[in-house]
Amino acid sequence: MRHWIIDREVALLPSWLEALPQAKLIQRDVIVDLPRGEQAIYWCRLRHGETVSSIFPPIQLEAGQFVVVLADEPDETIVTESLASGASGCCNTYAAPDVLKQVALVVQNGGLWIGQSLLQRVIGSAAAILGRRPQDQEIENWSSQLSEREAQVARLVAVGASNKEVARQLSITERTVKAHLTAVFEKLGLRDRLQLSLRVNGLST
Amino acid sequence: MRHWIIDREVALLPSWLEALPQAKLIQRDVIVDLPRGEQAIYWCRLRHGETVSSIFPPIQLEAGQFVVVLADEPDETIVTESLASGASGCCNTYAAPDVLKQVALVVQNGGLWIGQSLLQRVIGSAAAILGRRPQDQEIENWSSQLSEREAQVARLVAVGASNKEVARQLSITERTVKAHLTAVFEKLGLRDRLQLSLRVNGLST
DNA sequence: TGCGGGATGGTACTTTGGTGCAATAGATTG
DNA sequence: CAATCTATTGCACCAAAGTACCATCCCGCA
Repeated sequence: MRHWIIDREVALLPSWLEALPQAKLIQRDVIVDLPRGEQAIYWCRLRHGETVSSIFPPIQLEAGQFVVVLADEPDETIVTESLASGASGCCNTYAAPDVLKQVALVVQNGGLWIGQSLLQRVIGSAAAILGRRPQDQEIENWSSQLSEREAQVARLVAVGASNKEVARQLSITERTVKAHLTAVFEKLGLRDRLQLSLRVNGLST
Repeated sequence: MRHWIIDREVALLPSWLEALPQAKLIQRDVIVDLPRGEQAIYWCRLRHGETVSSIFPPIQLEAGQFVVVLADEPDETIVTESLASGASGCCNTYAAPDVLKQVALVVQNGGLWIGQSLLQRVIGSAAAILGRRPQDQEIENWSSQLSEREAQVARLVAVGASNKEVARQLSITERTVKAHLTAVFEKLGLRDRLQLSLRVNGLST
């Protein structure tokens, strides 16, 4: 999976380099075409005042190619615009390296990444229709009981990563991943990674 | 897990008996209280013209006790009413035994059961907001590629059931469950049961 | 009537997931 | 400072998941 960072100016943030060491920069204003022929994620930076449509015209992506919008000031409008344009996700430009790694993993597996807080607002209406308690307790709840590291592991497992993959992502041993998972299962009263996934994704109590 | 069927008349359907052989009947018009002290699912039948609120006043349920509405003529209103009243699900009175078994499994694990087609309508607006292709291709797609038996296994696995549990539910060997799963993974291009769960639950491509 | 696919399952095997016990190290806190 | 918590990892072990190969039975269809 190759990573391209597309920015109006030549300015790679340290967090990007840490998360995606092998990423290459494409410096341009408006995207007219993209490198082809291989699996890739195109990280498109959206600076203050820029709109998705202004820098990101409709482009045909090949299978295994995905676009993620890095917004300096993310909001609901940008999220919906991004998705409508065919992007696989939208997150904060200044997100931590670990978050960016998670985004990459989710996206390259065909998922959508919208970010917890943004997602809450976007699907708020659906939650209301379903008559469920608000997302604040529902979705956030699980992570509040965990340490930061445990939550990171839980998130990765929840989107389908194997222990080996989680270990590589977080630069730790597979044994450590297992240790964290055991702690997570214990704290949340779960049986295995599948139930964890359902819990994290809001599909069970 | 004990099963109580609550109906205005004394008329157990054959499909109920097949799905829940040990179920007991409670014959009454309006529910005023429920047997206490053990884990149970209360299946409340809603006949033509009856509304949820008319037979199902607000009742405090204990932990491990769940209510499922069996609607003769299910629609969106009944679904939302049921959930608002604290029920864990709503399905067709005349659903097949296998479906009822699945409902029981989902519900007793703390899940909500709403049924594919009803769920589609209820969360339709959210899908629109998210700018995704309609649920018809998105969610149904996976099952269309599978045989009926394979789809049953997939559904149970997707809500967190182990191979052993699936085997018991469908009255087959654990070995056969594995055989079906291998076929499912092959047909859908998946790696393991977690990815299957994400696929079935519409959380990945 | 033979062929293919689905459902079922037996034996055996490899891989992955998860636990128990124990150790080290840093950070925090009373 | 001692106690506690978190992160990290090793080693051993067991259980669950998944695969490979094969067999039987049934059913629809050319």
